[in-house]
Amino acid sequence: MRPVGLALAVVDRVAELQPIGASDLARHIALPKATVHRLLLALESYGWLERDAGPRPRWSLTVKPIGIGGRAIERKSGLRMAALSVMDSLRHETGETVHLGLLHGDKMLLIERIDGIKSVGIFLPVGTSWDLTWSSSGRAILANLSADEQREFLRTPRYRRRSETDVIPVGELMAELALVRERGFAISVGIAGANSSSIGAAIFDRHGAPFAGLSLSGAVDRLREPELMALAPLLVEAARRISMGMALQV
Amino acid sequence: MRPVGLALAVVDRVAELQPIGASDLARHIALPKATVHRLLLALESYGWLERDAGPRPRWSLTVKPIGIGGRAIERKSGLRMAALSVMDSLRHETGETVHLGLLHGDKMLLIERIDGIKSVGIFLPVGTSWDLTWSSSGRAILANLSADEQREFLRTPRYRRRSETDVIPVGELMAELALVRERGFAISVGIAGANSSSIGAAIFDRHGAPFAGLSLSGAVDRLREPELMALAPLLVEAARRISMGMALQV
DNA sequence: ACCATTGTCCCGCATTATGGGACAAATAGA
DNA sequence: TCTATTTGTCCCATAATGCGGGACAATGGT
Repeated sequence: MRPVGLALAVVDRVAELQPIGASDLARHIALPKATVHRLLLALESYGWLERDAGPRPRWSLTVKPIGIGGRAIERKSGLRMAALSVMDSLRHETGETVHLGLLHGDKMLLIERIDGIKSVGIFLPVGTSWDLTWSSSGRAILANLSADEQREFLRTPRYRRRSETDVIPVGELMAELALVRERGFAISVGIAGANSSSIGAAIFDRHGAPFAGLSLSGAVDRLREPELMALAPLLVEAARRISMGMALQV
Repeated sequence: MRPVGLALAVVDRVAELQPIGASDLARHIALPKATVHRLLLALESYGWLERDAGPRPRWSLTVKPIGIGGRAIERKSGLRMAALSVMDSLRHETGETVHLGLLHGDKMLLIERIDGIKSVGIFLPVGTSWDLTWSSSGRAILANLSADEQREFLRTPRYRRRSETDVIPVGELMAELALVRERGFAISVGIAGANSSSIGAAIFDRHGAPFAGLSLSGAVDRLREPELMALAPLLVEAARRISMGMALQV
């Protein structure tokens, strides 16, 4: 099934680099130009890719993967359904924006967002993903992994970055994670340069493994540590209710 | 590139029917069991599909397409970026939920949602798609297509359904579309049995062709025709601003 | 005006997908 | 409980198809 693998690799890279030309793309995935070209034409004929008109076409994704991704979320494990009403209550109780993310390999994937009453100014698009340590809910998941899994993650410096260049020492991160685990939530004040703060908690499957995260986010000048701490009980309770709802399903 | 086409067909159908067994799936896409089985294994190895453990595995999508779809939206035509701030203003002015949809073939695809201050209770997931006539923004697009394109759509009864069974007579729909075009917006009170009402307007590319739609939605007991009419100027102005923003790009 | 780069296509070779069929295991039915 | 049906998995000979080097013209940067 080699062509399938190559085609999917092309889709993946085009998603990342679009709009991109054929030769450039061929260089990125280290394949002969002719092969990439053939794959692009095939993917176009199946409605997954499109190119702008012109002598040097640039390729982009069509909306097809969006629809497919949407359906994937919908039927996936029932998490979204189980979480929605809880998320809505939470946003009404707190006025802040609620995010629901899914653990996906070594990333956190944003599945659903319910906007707060109070404005934040930034709206993360569903489908965004980022490193686990970057978000409060990601660190809440990290803190609740088994010791082995945790060590596995922390081994690579990639997963210990606070920003592009700033790597967190293992000891410091371990200490924070221990605290997070004990409290049941993680906080971020003014994360990653953006002017938003957040507090996150993990959601567990029926075997007790963390697989998703729930977070509350708001403008950093409104939410400093004391305010975040005050929100914690509501958030933790909401995450617990979602975990319970998931456990009841099939 | 036959295997690629088959693999994508499998992904598409699995998204629709998940969780589904191999034999069942083979019947749906009219392919030999052996072929489908091989494709499933391949797609699993590339991380696009997964199966639950057990003697009769059921296949589902992984979150991979979600991430890809998300990136597709992000870089796609800049629509989302151009629309966000306008959508945010709109929700603060009106308190209602704002939806941004993209015309995709004969469907409307939900790209972004900003939740209103007032509760609706239902949250359409990004990635949902539906027939053009079902949503107010879809009908706003329909109304602004060229006469030829419009005739093309209305020829098939599929696109004239108010519900599963209720088909709108061509004359009636044409009359409504003419009115929508003149006013610049379409309204739906209590659409499709759900308890929400909405008002929608079209967004145009720089050639003047409608390619996306903006809508305001709220609970039907709060938004009847008079209230919707009162919201119209704000919505139409917002859609116009997004169209202008798009025209300035590139 | 030059020249490196790009998009596109061709074609002989060899790799690879194909799908009927066989089998065991699991479910549905009685 | 026993039987009939369906399901998941695998094998294999045959035919089909993807492969990628290379050639060419069009393009655009300098």
